[in-house]
Amino acid sequence: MAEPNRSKDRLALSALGLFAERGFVGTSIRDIAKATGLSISNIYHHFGNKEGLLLAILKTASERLLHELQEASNQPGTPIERFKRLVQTHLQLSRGLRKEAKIFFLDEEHLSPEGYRANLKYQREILDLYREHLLALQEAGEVNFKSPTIAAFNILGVVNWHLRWYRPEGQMSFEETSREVTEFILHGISRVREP
Amino acid sequence: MAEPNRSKDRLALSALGLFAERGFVGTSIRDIAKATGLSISNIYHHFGNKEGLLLAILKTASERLLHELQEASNQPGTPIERFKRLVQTHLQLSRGLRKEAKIFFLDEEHLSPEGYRANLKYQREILDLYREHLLALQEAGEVNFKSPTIAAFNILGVVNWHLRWYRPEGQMSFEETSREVTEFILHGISRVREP
DNA sequence: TTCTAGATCGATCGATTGATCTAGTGTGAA
DNA sequence: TTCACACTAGATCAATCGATCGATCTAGAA
Repeated sequence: MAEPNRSKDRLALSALGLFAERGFVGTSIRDIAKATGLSISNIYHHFGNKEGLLLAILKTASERLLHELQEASNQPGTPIERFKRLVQTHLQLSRGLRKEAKIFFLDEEHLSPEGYRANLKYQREILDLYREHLLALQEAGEVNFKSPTIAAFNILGVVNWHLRWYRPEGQMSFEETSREVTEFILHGISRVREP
Repeated sequence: MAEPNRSKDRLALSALGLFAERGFVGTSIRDIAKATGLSISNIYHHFGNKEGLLLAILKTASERLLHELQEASNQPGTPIERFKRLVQTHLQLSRGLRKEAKIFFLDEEHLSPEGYRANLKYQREILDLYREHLLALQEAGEVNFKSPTIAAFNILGVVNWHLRWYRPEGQMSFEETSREVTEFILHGISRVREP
């Protein structure tokens, strides 16, 4: 084996692009095979079945996202500084994981029960990371929200929605939108002081 | 014709449930026909093709949502009162349009170019409604955001995400989560006054 | 050199897909 | 009564689906 896992990686990469573009159900295994120049059989050999290919993609992306978010937010600083770093890193990473995120949110209903559970687990880990930070902020006082869970959902909504509407080819730069989105979130969880 | 549009409505209703559950591509016209007890031909007679059925569902729901949001937010009050009413009505309506909203966001990539454009138009109308209110708030002063457009996207992210994570069978009541979500949004756009 | 495991191939399977065609119904206007 | 038309059913179409098959190739162990 001169190039270990070469075919496997090529298949996963092609599938990522096609799934993101046409959806899981909208992409056939023949499309994927044709895009790589390989035969259909390779998909079954390397991933078991079509869903195995999807799950492999989601697993890789999810683990990378969670790991990098943990690393970025675990650096020293005040709770608010660490939280801000978490949000900004999340926005930044999502930008690079556009396709993976699209698959993540769009194709979950086409998964088997086991696949769905695995997918849900990844989402819950991100949610829990936010909850921990929000709990720390709550204990430090000066926050608006009552429920860290709802606040975490709200933040994920804003961050993930940014992934949906932001277009690099548009007028606004990523830095500009990222700053504005972060501000919105920080104000969203902060107590407004009456003058 | 004893029951005008009876079959048409039944088809649309069955399709709504199936599309929301299994997705557009994951639902066959045979599934829809079987669910209504009618034959496949009815779908083609009433809606032209499978996509026509989907577009009819989206059109009805979108027009109703936009109309009710405009009505609710056009009632008298201060800019902030009217905006708050907009958000709360949106949350309330989304609750009743769960299935339609799911289809709306999940199946847009399976549409033809014309269908995609129509879908995009509906989304833009909602966005513009928010932008108008945010612009009024900006002119009235005391807001945090620089860009009403980004602020509108952020709000839509939070509202639409609520649709995704809220489960009626869960511990938190709709009123509870709705209040918390509205608070988050109002703080998100408000200027924080330094003490 | 022989044996084995993994990788890859092309052919093919039965099932299902969206769509079309033909052949009727029933109803209301002329 | 006749005619036109909206509506419906059922058979059928070509295309495509995910999956599996046996065969072949290659690299390294024994």
